[in-house]
Amino acid sequence: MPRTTDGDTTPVPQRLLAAATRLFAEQGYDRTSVQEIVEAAGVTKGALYHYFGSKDDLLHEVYARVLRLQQERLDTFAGADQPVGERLRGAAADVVVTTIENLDDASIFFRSMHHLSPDKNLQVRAERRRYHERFRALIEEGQQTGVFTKETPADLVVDYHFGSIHHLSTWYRPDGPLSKQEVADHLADLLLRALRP
Amino acid sequence: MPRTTDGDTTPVPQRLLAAATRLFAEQGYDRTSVQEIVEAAGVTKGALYHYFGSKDDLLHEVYARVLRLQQERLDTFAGADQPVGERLRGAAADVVVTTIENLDDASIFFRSMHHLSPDKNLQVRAERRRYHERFRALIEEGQQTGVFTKETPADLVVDYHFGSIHHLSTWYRPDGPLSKQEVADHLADLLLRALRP
DNA sequence: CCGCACATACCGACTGGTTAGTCTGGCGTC
DNA sequence: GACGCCAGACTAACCAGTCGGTATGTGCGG
Repeated sequence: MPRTTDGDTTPVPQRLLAAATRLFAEQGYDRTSVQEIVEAAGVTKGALYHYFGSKDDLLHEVYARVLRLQQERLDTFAGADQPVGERLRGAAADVVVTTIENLDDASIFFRSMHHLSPDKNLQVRAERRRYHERFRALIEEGQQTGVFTKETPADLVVDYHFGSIHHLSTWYRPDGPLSKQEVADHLADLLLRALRP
Repeated sequence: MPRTTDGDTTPVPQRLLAAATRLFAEQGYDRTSVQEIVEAAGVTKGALYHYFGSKDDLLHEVYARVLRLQQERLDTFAGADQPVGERLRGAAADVVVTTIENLDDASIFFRSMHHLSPDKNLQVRAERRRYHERFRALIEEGQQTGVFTKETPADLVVDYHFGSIHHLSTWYRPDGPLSKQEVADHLADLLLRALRP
């Protein structure tokens, strides 16, 4: 077994990732020094550069985790055996809930994209596009079957909805009047109402 | 007359602000050095620190300009002599157009807030809140007169709409298939349809 | 209408501090 | 004794902001 520092027995790479996620969300990528991260994780630079190639790598890992999670959940909802309206509502509400449950990840995602190295940025964008297209397909299906209005291009509707989701981290307060489920239902309602023919 | 550098006769402070805006939007606040800014503006550090107190000051100026402009335009639309539905549609579409016309400002706005010093951050937030409240008042007016549905809290509707606007800079491409006016009309439509009773 | 004092606008070398990433070495386990 | 795991001092680069200095313009007393 690798040496355990202090009482914390969770593996060092995960501790580093967790510390980095929190600090990046609180202060931003550039304002967070590698020194701060390793101190928060209770290790030293040697450990960090043993597991990760660079500070940039750490950021990329955060993105990869979020993307994997969201893609999986969307697949579940999109593939369900329900009318398209219900599938879209389910997916739209679920992405709100999981975003709120990982607000740190979300705020990093939308504030720090441009800090990724060009190739990693491209990779993330491609992954992201796949996600959007999946979501868009749901809307187009509804439009073609006449359940949703065709007045607005599906592309635009997707960007409209995800814009607001990306900004949840700016205004959602866990101690506010609305629970995450309530917010999710409201936002899904807004989307569905906007799509009514 | 103050010394003019090269052929550019626009005042130095404005040149600095323009250069800073572009660079902040392209690379982010932290990734942009003061040296880069002054080089892009064709002056030196002495000039920058003659007109601005700090790098932070420069960022604050960008915010102040945007806020002033948006507040003025909203006031115009909100105070028009029209039914509330038309006033809201006008305001909602206009903010999209002006945001697209100043995409650099917009991307700085939503990405670099946390780089402002705490007191300036507070100031900007307060100003921003006033703007949101103004917008919310329009929606509430429509809800009370029965033109809009009351199903979703007005607060949430405002955040929903502005979330998508803040993210225009991530997906809107001037060379894309839709003109800024078309995008604005579509987004205003989405909002109005979502508010239909 | 001259000349002196003062102000405004800017230059650019310099400083003190911070940072990402490297490297050597040592500890523990198989 | 080899190898994975990690410590921590070190380095080279960079950066915001400072400061003494210079050039141009402006007001005023004589």
